[in-house]
Amino acid sequence: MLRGFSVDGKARPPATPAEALAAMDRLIATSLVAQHAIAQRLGLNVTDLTCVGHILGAVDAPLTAGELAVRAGVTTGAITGVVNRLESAGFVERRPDPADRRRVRIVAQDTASRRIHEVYEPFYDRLADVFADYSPDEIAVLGDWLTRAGGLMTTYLAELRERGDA
Amino acid sequence: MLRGFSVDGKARPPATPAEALAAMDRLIATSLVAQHAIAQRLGLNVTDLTCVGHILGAVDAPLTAGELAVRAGVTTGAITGVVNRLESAGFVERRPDPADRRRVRIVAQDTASRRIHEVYEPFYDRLADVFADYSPDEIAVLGDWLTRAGGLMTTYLAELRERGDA
DNA sequence: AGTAGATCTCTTAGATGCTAAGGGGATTTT
DNA sequence: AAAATCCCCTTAGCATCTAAGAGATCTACT
Repeated sequence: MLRGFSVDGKARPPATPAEALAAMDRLIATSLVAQHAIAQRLGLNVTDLTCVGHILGAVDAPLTAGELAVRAGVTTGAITGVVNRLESAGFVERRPDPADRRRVRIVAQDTASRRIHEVYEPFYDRLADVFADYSPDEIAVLGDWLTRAGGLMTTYLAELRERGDA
Repeated sequence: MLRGFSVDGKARPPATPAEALAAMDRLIATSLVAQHAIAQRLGLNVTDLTCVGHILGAVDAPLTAGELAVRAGVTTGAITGVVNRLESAGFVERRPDPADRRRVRIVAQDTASRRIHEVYEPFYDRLADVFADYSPDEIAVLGDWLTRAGGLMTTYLAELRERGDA
């Protein structure tokens, strides 16, 4: 049987798409609960942590309060509270938009990234060890699939929102 | 397109472990927000939806209310409310444990799986199309990695909780 | 058997953080 | 300029969580 025969010679336990999908579900479900625990450890709630993630991911073009609301899937009223909490906890800063004085840009403070990363580190470190078991080709497969799955999820989310409003 | 031999140099865009990890982060972050939208569409909140997921995943040995609380990361007091809502929405049923009358087993109703799956279907269908682009070897790699990453996440969550209590 | 302690779910009170609706200032359009 | 729109914030009200404890049941020990 040719399955398992690859250049690097590493045999992976065979899996059907359905099994891989189930594994993805478990990973996501566990992540959901873990977010809760991680947020708590940082003195935040899940919405706040989600927002910090979005803010850190938009360093080049800081998000406005409204954009953050859309990405986090909450109202702008809620974002006011989120940013207040994150600001007094020293994670972010409100910065007036020079071009439009109605807008508020939310920028991460210097220490924010490190403080967040510190909590995720034990997990990331061990995940790095796992990656060491995969060949460049295999990592390309993983990166490719994760990117595509993420794209599908984004599309799907947008559709849910469109239909939800209608 | 010829599949089945990674030696054939399939044209996956090369990716570093860090890039794959970033893709995972985006997938998880999007999933987190999507859960919110999915739950809303089902008339539930995120906690309720998380719990339905756990209940559906434990068909063989129905969870007790307490076990569900641990898995969902909430108190037993909250679970009472969750199960009340899920019960009146027709997703689950309380079933007294024959061996221990303090316990309540939460079992899914017949239609629950279908009702939940209906909402996820558009996403799953498209993900199935993506899987069709991968060889059995590659799917084995994906399944393997997703399983290991999920395992690490579970371990990490357990550690967070241990240290969180201490 | 009988009793003390542990375990399990549910109740209650209080806290948290969300939505919905609307206000006031800034910007854009007519 | 005036009108309409946009953006963030405020407020009131609601949903749902935690913490603490009650009541019922189970287990272990004498």
